[in-house]
Amino acid sequence: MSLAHTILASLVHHPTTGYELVKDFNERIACYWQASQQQIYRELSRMEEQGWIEGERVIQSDRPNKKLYRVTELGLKTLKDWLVQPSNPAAIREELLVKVLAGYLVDIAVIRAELERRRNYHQLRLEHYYQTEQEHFQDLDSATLSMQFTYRTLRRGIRYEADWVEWCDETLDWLNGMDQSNV
Amino acid sequence: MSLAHTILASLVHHPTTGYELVKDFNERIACYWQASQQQIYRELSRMEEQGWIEGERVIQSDRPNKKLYRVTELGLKTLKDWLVQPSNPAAIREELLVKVLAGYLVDIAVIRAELERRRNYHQLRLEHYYQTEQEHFQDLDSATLSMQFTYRTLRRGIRYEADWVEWCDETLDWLNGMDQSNV
DNA sequence: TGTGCATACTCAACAAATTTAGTATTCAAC
DNA sequence: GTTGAATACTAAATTTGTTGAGTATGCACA
Repeated sequence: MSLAHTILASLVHHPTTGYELVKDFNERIACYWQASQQQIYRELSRMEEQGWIEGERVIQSDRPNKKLYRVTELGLKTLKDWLVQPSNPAAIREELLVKVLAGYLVDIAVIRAELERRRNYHQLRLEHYYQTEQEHFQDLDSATLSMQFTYRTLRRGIRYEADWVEWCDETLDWLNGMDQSNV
Repeated sequence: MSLAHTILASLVHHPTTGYELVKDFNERIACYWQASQQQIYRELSRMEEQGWIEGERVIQSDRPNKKLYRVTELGLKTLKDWLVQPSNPAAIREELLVKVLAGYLVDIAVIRAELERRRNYHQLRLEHYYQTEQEHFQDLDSATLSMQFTYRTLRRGIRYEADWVEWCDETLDWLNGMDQSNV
């Protein structure tokens, strides 16, 4: 049920539409929670049914109409009750690592290519996060409490991506070393 | 379908029983793939139906009988075909980060306690991985190729846990700093 | 002799996530 | 005047994952 709580956490400090939420999930929230467009819209419907959020239809002339959601009193209470409960670490299901485990069964070039692809992916995300840091978190001392907490989640994203890049590098180095000894 | 492939990758270098696989998943594989006992047994049945693995009943006198699984030719082909296909990064769904994002809504002590709990969890896992490293990966140069690839996955686990501990520490430091400025 | 523990495995209801395929509106560019 | 892109949202089958409750054997210990 945590997707609902993640949406609450996002909506509570910035009421918005499903469409914008999807973008937020892709850009800002992706470093700790991923959800598809379909999941988000479905969850919003459920949450409205339960009275955690309220949607207000906004008529637009220049674009399709939209529905602006904001958190209700009940929703805020639900979020706070959830916040004080202990939570467990996320389950990891990383295909790349399974492929490395069984990497000895295929041509090394296959694994190398995958590692390079992954390295680039994480490098790109890392750069994106650094840019966000520069743009929105320059002056932390004068930032709101909410912003400071948000920055902590960005730090997690930065560390996570940087760590991946480093692991890819060390693994690629090892692969290259192997190649040398086979020449 | 990647649980099946993870099981294949594990079985292919060491035929074993469902029971042992569950333990392997908890100890060795957990750093990149988590699955429950029920999932593993269900998946083994499906894989046997599909002819990817074969189970042989082993009668035991001192313990309940068991079923020893090993990968078939078809299973090996399935695994290799999967290995050469590109894979995407795992989806992250980390409740703790959502709680940090909305941390400003509750008492700081709540967040601090959660961070400390998480730090301890990752510290423990890290120590467990270091122990595994000492016990099984002392002399890498003379290790089999399979072992060297396995070591690369352990390195990922080590980095991952160490990175989490560091993030928890930096976040706790920040929290403590906040407390000071409020005194 | 009965209590707990490790081994070894099964079933089923339920919840969540993925995949695939849409509808519909407006604007801008060709 | 039609194509493509961005906005804004919907529907549903299928696959995965979670939760909870079982069954059954043999050993050690008290």
